[in-house]
Amino acid sequence: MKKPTDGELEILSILWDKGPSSVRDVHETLEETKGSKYTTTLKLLQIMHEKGLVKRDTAAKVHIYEAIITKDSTQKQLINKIIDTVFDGSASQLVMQALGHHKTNAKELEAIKKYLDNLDK
Amino acid sequence: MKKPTDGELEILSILWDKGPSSVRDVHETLEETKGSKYTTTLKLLQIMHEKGLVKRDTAAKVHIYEAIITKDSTQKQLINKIIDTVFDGSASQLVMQALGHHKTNAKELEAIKKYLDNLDK
DNA sequence: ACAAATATACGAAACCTTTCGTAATTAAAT
DNA sequence: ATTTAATTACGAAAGGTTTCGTATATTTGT
Repeated sequence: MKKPTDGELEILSILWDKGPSSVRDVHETLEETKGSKYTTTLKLLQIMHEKGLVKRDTAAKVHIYEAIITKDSTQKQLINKIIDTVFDGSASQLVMQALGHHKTNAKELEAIKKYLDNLDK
Repeated sequence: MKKPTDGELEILSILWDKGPSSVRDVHETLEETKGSKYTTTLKLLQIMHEKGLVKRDTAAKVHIYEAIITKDSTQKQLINKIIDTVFDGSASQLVMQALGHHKTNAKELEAIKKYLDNLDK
């Protein structure tokens, strides 16, 4: 499966967050951050539909779009890609880079440690 | 700074690994994995030079290219991007996803734990 | 019933990335 | 010197993404 484009990712992100949404719903979120026009959002969603990234319900006049590919699988896909290309295939290198840079609070660190301990067993 | 394209990333990866290299050097590595033609690699390097991603030494007939942007900063850039778009801004979510999926061996896990412990202090 | 507002469909332009063929240049070999 | 080989320069095509204007259809309000 090919990696979604940046534009598609932005829309998927909104759909994962808000669940099934109309074009207008998606657009209003997108407008704030990007200032793009309504028909641009519409077109993007239509193309994503053609590609099988989203499904849509056309029963009513206002079509409702919903993500088909999951957030989880997309996360994995993107992570694997960058691990392969810029982290020499090493997940731990990526982990350390992520923790070193992004400020991670104590609570989050604890969660990660707990997670690591459970992985051992 | 705009994110390097996939093709550019492949080349940067080679340059980071091998250091300053001729077009032929880069191409021979690329050829194995992609089967692309020599002039394609050349053109890509020329474009990357225009963009300021690499510098080149044209003193000799054979030009030598070298990465300008660092592996570290590129790693950070890519990680931040996907943390923002598909991990709700949470680095720890990314970490867990990375560890859960990619098979990480015991040695790597130990390294991560040690790293985490040092972060605390 | 009509006008206004809202929605989708669609085509095309603008832009970017990638690919590669051809020409021009330079170096090496004979 | 001349030919052969290797290199760079360059243009253009192919393919993909993103943008948006216009046309068409549908709904809502009066």
